[in-house]
Amino acid sequence: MGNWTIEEIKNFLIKNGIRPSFYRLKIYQYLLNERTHPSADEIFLYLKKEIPTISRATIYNTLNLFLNKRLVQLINLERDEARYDATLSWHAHFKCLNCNKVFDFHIESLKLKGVEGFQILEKQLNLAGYCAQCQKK
Amino acid sequence: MGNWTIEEIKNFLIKNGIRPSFYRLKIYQYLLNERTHPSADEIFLYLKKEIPTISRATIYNTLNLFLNKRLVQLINLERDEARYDATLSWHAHFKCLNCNKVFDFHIESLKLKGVEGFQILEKQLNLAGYCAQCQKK
DNA sequence: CAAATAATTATAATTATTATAAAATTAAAA
DNA sequence: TTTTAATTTTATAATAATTATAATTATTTG
Ligand SMILES: [Mn+2]
Ligand SMILES: [Mn+2]
Ligand SMILES: [Zn+2]
Ligand SMILES: [Zn+2]
Repeated sequence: MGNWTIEEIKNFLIKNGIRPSFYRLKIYQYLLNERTHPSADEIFLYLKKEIPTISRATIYNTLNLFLNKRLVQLINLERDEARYDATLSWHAHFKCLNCNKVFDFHIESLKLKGVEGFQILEKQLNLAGYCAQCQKK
Repeated sequence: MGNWTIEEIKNFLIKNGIRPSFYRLKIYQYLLNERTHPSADEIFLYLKKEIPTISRATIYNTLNLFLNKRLVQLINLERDEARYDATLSWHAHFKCLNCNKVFDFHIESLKLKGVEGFQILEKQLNLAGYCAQCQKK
């Protein structure tokens, strides 16, 4: 249920200095429309259904390109695989240890001590536990 | 310059249901005394100097044992390797992208929205950027 | 169109971590 | 103490995410 048309995504990529190849459009569209914070492999398996010839290397190449151009952010929720988020705003991620879904939380405020002199370029707040649904069991 | 004696560490492990083998003592002592948030490999290479017969598997086994018994916390700062911290309190970690050192920050306050109904069991706040030293270049 | 450039693929390489089974050590029983 | 059982450690292989490489395909440019 994306609100972006393919044409809009195309222009957006061009505006960010990325040539809008078919695969890049597809991958960015998936990140925009399915807001599930997918891993590289989830994207690969999803696109494979439509485009059986697609290669994992393309997914990794494209995600790294998007990261460098700051179109997506990397989420370090799990040790075994990276997740990606097309929402760039500063928000927290919660992973349910039962259903494995990833939820977004809005951060109202955060106060740190001792950061004077440090140049903070990246921030990530990662949480884990059990979501409301999974607790009813 | 640890303030814990080997005897104290021994008793601490026993109190936590861990048999205080030589290697376990050494590994926990390293985590306590060198507060550098080491990776498994850093611990391995350090102990190897003293005990050349030590195996990487022992390091991983022991760290996982410590994690299960909640003696250390895992820090997910980097995608390529896990770091470990014998300080269990809730605090943030900052990694300098230049010198690669990891710094602790005290968290004065944090307010999240929309967490009602969620059971939060784990929290991690990870930062990256340039430390004060490295900025003077 | 032809040449140059860029994107994609298939495949191999890398590397942190886990699994497995044998050997060594320690604890418990006799 | 000797024997036996349980635990720990080691060496090695397996796993799996990611990156590197080189060949192929597609696109752009003159
Ligand atoms: Mn998100
Ligand atoms: Mn710390
Ligand atoms: Zn859940
Ligand atoms: Zn630094």
